[in-house]
Amino acid sequence: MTMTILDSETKAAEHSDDHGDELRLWLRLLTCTTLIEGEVRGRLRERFDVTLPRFDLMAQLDKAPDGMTLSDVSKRMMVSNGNITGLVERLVQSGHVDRRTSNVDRRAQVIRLTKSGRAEFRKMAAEHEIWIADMFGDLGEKDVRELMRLLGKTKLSVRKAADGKPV
Amino acid sequence: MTMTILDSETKAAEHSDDHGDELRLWLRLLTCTTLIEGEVRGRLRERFDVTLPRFDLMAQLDKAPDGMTLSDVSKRMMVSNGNITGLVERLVQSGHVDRRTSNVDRRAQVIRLTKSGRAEFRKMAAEHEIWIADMFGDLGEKDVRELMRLLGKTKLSVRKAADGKPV
DNA sequence: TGCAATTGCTTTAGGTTTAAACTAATTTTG
DNA sequence: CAAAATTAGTTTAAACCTAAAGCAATTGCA
Repeated sequence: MTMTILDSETKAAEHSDDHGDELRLWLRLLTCTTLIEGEVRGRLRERFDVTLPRFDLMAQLDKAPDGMTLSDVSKRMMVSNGNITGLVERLVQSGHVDRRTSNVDRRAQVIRLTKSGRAEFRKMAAEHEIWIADMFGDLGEKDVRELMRLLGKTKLSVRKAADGKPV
Repeated sequence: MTMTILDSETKAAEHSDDHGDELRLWLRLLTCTTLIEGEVRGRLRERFDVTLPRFDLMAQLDKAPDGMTLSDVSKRMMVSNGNITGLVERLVQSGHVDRRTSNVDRRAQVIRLTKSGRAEFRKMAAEHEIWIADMFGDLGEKDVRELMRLLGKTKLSVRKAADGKPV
């Protein structure tokens, strides 16, 4: 029947089997992230002699004055828990982070920024924010809003695809 | 004079000193990339027992039938050259990549996919492309186009800021 | 031509990252 | 309550990654 042909053509137009566009989009997304990340990494090292993972972990802790468990950090930063163990260990060594066993759950370690750790982070964060604004400097307010919206949509789409993975 | 006040207010509206929006945008961009990357990494391991860096390197070589030097790869993948040395070494060991010294420049190493390396990559790439399309599945054609455009603009903006860094 | 600068790659040292196996504490459940 | 399942974190092994130093080959230029 003609209907069959029409259907397949319509479908092809709506949802093509050519996935090249999405692949190119992914590569471009990755390029942007890699560029920014590399730039931030380099500046953090030059200006403050600190690594990006250390900065990221301190950023999480700065937002949690009452401390977080390693699991919390692990989820927020989307990295493995074994990774956090080592990272925290080095930050405790350098005096940026305080670590103690939770009172309510003896498995859990609660970590916080030390006073000096917090002070140091705030200085870095202030510059960091300017770097980021500068890198997005050519985007207008409308661009920023629109990117934000589209990336929000992307985030949901990816999570959906990731959850439904075992199909 | 009144003009002064107006100017400063106008400027504030056009280019605010509040850089929070750009920071949030950066974090969202990073989240999207991390989510997709983690998902791809996991699937590559589960389905093909291959790491993401290996896959990425093979993807570069697949696009260059005549081979590339390590420097080419390093630039394309935006990673350090020392990193590539080790990665290539492992891929040569496993028989996926062929490596020989350039005829025209005895410093340079030219690497290519082996026949079996190419065959294996093609299989992985076909699935990979579907995964990516699936993850962006909730975005319409228009969304994809618009994201592509905005990320292109972002890329240029970041490069500009990175080049002008030593100011 | 000759030599300084550059380029291509490797090596080194140290940190980051993952996945998987493991211990210990807590929670769930029959 | 006791066994089973879950959760928090550590450890291990291997790979990845960077920055910096270094070596060898090539290029630029006076």
